[in-house]
Order: sequence, then structure tokens, then C-alpha cells
Amino acid sequence: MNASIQAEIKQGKPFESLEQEAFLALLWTADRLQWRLTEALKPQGLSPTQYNALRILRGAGKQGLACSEIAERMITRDPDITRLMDRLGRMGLVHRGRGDEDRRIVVAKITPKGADLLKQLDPVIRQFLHSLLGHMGEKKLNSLLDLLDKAATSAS
Amino acid sequence: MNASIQAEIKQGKPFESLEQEAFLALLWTADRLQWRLTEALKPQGLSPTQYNALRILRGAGKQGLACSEIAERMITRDPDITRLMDRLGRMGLVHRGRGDEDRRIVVAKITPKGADLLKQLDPVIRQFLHSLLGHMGEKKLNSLLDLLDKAATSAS
DNA sequence: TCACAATAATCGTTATAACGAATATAATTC
DNA sequence: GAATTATATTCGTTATAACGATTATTGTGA
Repeated sequence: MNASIQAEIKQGKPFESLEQEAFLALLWTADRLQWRLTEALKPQGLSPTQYNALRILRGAGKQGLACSEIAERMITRDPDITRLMDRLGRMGLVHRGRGDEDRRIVVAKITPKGADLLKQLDPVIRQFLHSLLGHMGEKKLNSLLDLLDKAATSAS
Repeated sequence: MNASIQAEIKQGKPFESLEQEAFLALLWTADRLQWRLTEALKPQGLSPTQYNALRILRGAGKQGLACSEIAERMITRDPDITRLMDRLGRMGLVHRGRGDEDRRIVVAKITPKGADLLKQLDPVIRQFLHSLLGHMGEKKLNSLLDLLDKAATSAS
């Protein structure tokens, strides 16, 4: 069982514990999936982090989002939002302004150019995800979600 | 179902597809687990990547391993093994030499100091993994492994 | 209201990752 | 056996991540 992951992580010895095996399998699988996403986004010149941030901003709509709120919603925790927004700003995909009520806050919004880019990417990503995970079927994907949720409980 | 992951990745909208939801949950969970590992290794001054490489070299034993073989066994694919070994070498945890038969090859071996460090870490990591994932029980961990294996098939 | 703590973001610096090009050696082909 | 191709690693460079310290603004308690 689980022969292929064990084969890929060519360990000389078997795993010391089931917990360790599951831990390694999770990180390994995530790394491979992210690698595929990186490849899929490369033609557009976006990194997964940048893509994730853009999607978050699209979800926030016209009112935009504070940098700290973007950080909370990112997949990978605690990136440097300031410089991430700097880069997206230089590409013309987002713009920023100070908050009116609380002048400490910087609110970022997606630009029309950024929204267009995402719209163009939507079918590509949908297709990409389907080709990666579609073969698992609804039942197994739901089980996976359930188990991932449990695996994350002690870690978040 | 899966309320907590969905809550944590505070999306304004629900997920577009089950595939997308599973993909995000996998990356998100892996990021959190890796973050915890990073914290656990910090007192020893090791990054997860360095720890992973050291373990691989311990598994290889006295004959050591070629850089290219280390790369194949790493959890995160394609790091710059040369410079990774440079750093571990500077710390005195590994040493390197050219292969005798094939002089293109550089063979890395773990040093006694490196082995000692790992031995010291072993109980810490075992405890760490148990506290993270032990609550899931054998059955669920096996299911998770099985599903991760399936999720990885199209990505590797 | 004034000092003090809390929060939001920025920036300086160092370390690491990512991408290619370059180097050295080995294998293969004609 | 000389030229070519493949392999293993290194290295130069740029971009990004990680860690702390800093600045600006707001909230709070004496």
C-alpha cells in the first residue's frame, strides 16, 4: 500500500512511524502539486503566491482589502505583503491607497488589467485542476478534504 | 464539513469546484505542518531542507550518496544541492569528495557531528509528529496516505 | 491629556531559491 | 580515436523569503 510515494521518496529504511509517513507524504504531494501549478502559471509570468494574492483581491471586490487581511487569507502564511504588492503594482495588476478612517491601513485593489488576467487564467486553471485531481472522483476528494481538515487541526 | 479549513482560508465566495477545494486544502495543510516543523528545528539551527538532507545522508550510511541521488530523494524537488551541501559542510555536518570511478560525481557523507545532531533530534521529532498527527489514529492515517498517493499520481 | 502600549505597514539586511550558463568528465557514434 | 552527446556538478545572477528593527497611527489607562 502507498507503494508509489514510498518508492518516490527512496528511503533506504522503511518509515519509523505511520505519523512520519503521513507527514512526509503530505509535504511531498503538496510540493508536486505546487510545482505543477508553478509550471502552469509560468507562461503568464505569475508565481503561485502572486496568483493567490490576485485571487484574494478579486474576491474582495471594489472595496479592496487591507494588507493584513490579505496575509490572513494567503495559502502560505506570512509572506511580505508590502513587497508582494510592490511587485504586483509594478506589473499594473493592483493599486494601493491609504485607508480613510484608519490611516495606518493600506488598502489594495485589483485593477481591470489584473481582473482581465485572472479571467483569462480561469479556464486554464480549471482545466489544470481537473486533469490533476479529476480522476479521484467526488467521493475520494471529499474524504481527502475531511482527512486534511483533521490533519490540520493540531497545526493551525 | 471541512468547516475549519474553509473558515481559515477566508474566501468570500465558496470554492468553484471540489478539485479546487482539495487542492487548496492540501497546500494549506502542508504549509501549516511545515511551519510547525520549521519552528521545531529552529533551536538546532536547521532548516527543514537541511534536516531532510541530513536524514537522507544518514540513511545512505558510510558509502555516502551522489548529489544527484540526494536531489531525487528530497521532499522538495530540485534544490541547489551544491550550495545546500556547502552550508551543511560549513556547519561540519557533512563532508564531500569526488567519486573514484566516475570523477564527475561528488559523494557526500554525514559526519559524526551530523549523526550526533540527528540522534539528538530523533526523540524531539518523534514527539513532535505524534503530537501533531497522533490524534488521527492508525486507520485515518492509512486512509490519508492512500488518498495522498492517488492525488499525487497525476502530478509526479 | 499625556505617556504607553498596540497595531499596520515598511524597509534594511541576510539567507535561500530559481534560472541559466559554464565546466569537467564520461559515454557513444561514426 | 576524434567529434559529439549526455551526465554531474558548479557558479553567476536575479528574485524572493525570512528576520528584525523602524515608523506612523491609533487605542487606553492613569
